[in-house]
Amino acid sequence: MDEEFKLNSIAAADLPTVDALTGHEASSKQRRLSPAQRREDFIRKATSLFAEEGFDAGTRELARKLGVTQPLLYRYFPSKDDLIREVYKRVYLDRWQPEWDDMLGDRTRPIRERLQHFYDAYTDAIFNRDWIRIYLFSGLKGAAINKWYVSIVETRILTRIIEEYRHEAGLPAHEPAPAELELAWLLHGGIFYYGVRKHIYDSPVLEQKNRAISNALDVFLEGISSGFGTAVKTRSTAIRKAQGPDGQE
Amino acid sequence: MDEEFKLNSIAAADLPTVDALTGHEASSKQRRLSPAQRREDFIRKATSLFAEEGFDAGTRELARKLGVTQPLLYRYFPSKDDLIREVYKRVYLDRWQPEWDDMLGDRTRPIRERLQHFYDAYTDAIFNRDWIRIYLFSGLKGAAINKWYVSIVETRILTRIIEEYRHEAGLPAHEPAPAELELAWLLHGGIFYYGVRKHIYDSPVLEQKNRAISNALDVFLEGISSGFGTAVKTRSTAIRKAQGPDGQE
DNA sequence: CTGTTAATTTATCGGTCGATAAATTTAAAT
DNA sequence: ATTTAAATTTATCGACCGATAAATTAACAG
Repeated sequence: MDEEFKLNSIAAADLPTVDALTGHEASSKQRRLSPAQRREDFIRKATSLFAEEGFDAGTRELARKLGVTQPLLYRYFPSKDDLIREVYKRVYLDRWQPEWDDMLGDRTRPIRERLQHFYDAYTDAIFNRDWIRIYLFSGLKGAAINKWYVSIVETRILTRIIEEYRHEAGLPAHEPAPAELELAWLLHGGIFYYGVRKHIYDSPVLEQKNRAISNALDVFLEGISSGFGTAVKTRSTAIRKAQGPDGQE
Repeated sequence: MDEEFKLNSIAAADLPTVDALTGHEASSKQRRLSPAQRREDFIRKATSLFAEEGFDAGTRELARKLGVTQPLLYRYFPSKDDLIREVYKRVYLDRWQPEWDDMLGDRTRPIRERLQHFYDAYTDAIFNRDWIRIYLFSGLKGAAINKWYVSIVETRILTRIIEEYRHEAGLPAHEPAPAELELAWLLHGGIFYYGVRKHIYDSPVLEQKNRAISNALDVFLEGISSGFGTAVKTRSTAIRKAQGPDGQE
């Protein structure tokens, strides 16, 4: 529970290459692999297997996909749960690109351009079957790393978007109000749902992802421009002063 | 695969009451129930169990929650899959309220009011742990009814929203363009994700759901008003004429 | 070529799964 | 009170699960 997570910094760089650690060419007919390479294969195949069938998928099926026997898994991972944790790290931590942070904060470019650039890159990284399915499966399992990631999205992406928007619009800087965060979630969730529809529901989506993002940004930026400093802000502050009588649930 | 689904019309009304079909008061210490009541209990408990643990949850645990033994399940359902199908129907079909169709199309009221009314009611119905989790679990399983439901959302809600918006804005009526549908999905998905964050990720959300919806509608309606007939439409038709060179994936 | 180390396999354990058959018990009808 | 029908339980099957121990075999060092 009190685990700590750390976003990819150089993690992806020090992954062992087939050649690097085995010392010989990666002939496809090797019967035995270096421990590092075998471990890597386990994690990779486990990611795609768990993505397809959920974390209840069997260790025997995983071994079969690797062309090895099931007990071999336990030479590399103490338990199936440990393997799952490694898959989590690979999916959640290693795919985060450090440059994303800079992209949103680069004030030499207009915010519209920054947002488009960021969401193009971000969705390039996470809009694939494996990532989205692992993300949802782990979310449904209540995995700690999932909740952690949601908080990262909020602080590293959504809060940043609000800050940058407020700066560009000439509004005073301050901690994002809950209602502002909620609007940023509306954009982010709406974009994310594009990936869910495409990769989970196998539903037809607007073919060009960048067009969908572009239109989403147009609507969002235009929409908040006529209400961010007035309707939303005054509402949210009014809400904080007196919990509205129309609350529910 | 070629199953047919039908949204709730009177389905919920003819559910047997304890008193109605057993013929005696629902004393809590009954050892045997009428078949209809026992079957109902199985479906209800299965819904909450599968919602929590996924469809891999055991039939023995389900029976234990009902205070009966596991083989009894098979007197009421030929297989576990049949039970799951009943749960699907209960979640997907019975919770749909026929009046939702009217709400969106009631042109005596302004569209802003209709949308708020609809999404307040719609999210009242589906924003609960059981519904959202069953929805996501079945989606990840690739259940046919999930894909069917997505298409229903598109035709009964999103297409309607676009039609009504175009009418209110004095725009000519026509089949929604893919880019228009995508924008409607942005709104819908963004609102839906509020429920996911609250009920799946257990993440803090803006307390007042209706405020979140209201702000979302403000941004959406304001945002599309300055681009629906121009940017989006010309873009989408331009796209159809010549597949843009900047497409990807 | 021989010996040593470790990657991999074989064999197996206890537990749980969905499902079936047969015995039992409850409740209503006569 | 006795009979009858059906709701429920007991017992069990074969398959699969995660995990462990011991035997095997491939790869490398000398």
